[in-house]
Amino acid sequence: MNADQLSAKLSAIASPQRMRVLALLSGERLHVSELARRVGMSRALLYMHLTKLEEAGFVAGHLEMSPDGKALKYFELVPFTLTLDAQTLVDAVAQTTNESEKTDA
Amino acid sequence: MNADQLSAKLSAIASPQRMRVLALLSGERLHVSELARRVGMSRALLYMHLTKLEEAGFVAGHLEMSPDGKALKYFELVPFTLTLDAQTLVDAVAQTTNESEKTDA
DNA sequence: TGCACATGTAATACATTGCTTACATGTGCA
DNA sequence: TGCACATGTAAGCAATGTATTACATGTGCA
Repeated sequence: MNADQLSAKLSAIASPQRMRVLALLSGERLHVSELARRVGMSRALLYMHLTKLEEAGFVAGHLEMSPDGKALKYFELVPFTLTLDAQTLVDAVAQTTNESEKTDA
Repeated sequence: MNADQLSAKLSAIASPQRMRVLALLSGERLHVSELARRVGMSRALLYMHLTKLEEAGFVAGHLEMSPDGKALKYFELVPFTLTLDAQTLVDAVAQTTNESEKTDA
C-alpha cells in the first residue's frame, strides 16, 4: 500500500462522525434510513459518509427487498485491522516515490 | 482515547506530505530548514505540517545552538504504534458519548 | 388518492485545510 | 554594511470537506 492509498484509508476513518457510523455497524447490519436515525444525521449527509467509507473499503452496502416489498440498502462492516508505526509509513512512502519502477508488486 | 483525540491523531498522519516528513525523520534528526530542502516544500508550509504533527504527538521539536552560533530547531520522531480495528473505534466512540460521566479515566 | 417510508442525487452554503508570498528578527562573517 | 542562513508568523487565496434543503422516484396500504 502506497502513501496515497494509506492516506485515503486513514482520512476515511479519521472523522468522529464516521467513527460513530462504524461503531454502530460493528454491532449490527443496518439499512441507511435506520442508520440515519440511530446516528442522528440527515440521510443525505450520511450518504456522503457511507460513500467515503465504502470507497475506503471499511463498509459494504447492498440493496435488499424487505418482506413488505420495500427496497432497503443494508450496510455492514468489513472486518479490518490496521497497524500504524514509523516503519509502515517509511514503506508506504518508499512505494510511492518508486511508483515508476514497479516490477511485480 | 476518545473519538476526537483519535480523529486528531489519524488526521495528522493521514496526509502523504506529512507521511514523507515522518518517514524522513524516522531515519535522522533534522532541523526545519534542512528538512524543508529534503522534502521539497516551503518552510512556511512545512511549519504548518510540523505543528500538526507535534500537536498530535508524532514529533517533538526543540531549539538548539549550532557550534557557529545559529539557532536550529531540530525535530525528531516520537516512537509510536497505533492499532486500528472495529473494537478500537467502538471504545473511542463509547468514551466520547460518556464524556459527562468520567469518573477516573 | 394520499400518506408513510424507503433510495438517490443536485444545488447551495459554510467551514476547514493546504499552500504561497511576504515580512520581521537574529547571528556570523567577508 | 551587506550577504547568507536560520526561526517564526501573518495575510490572502484556492481547494476540499462537511452539512442543509429540496426534489424525483418507487412501494405498500388505508
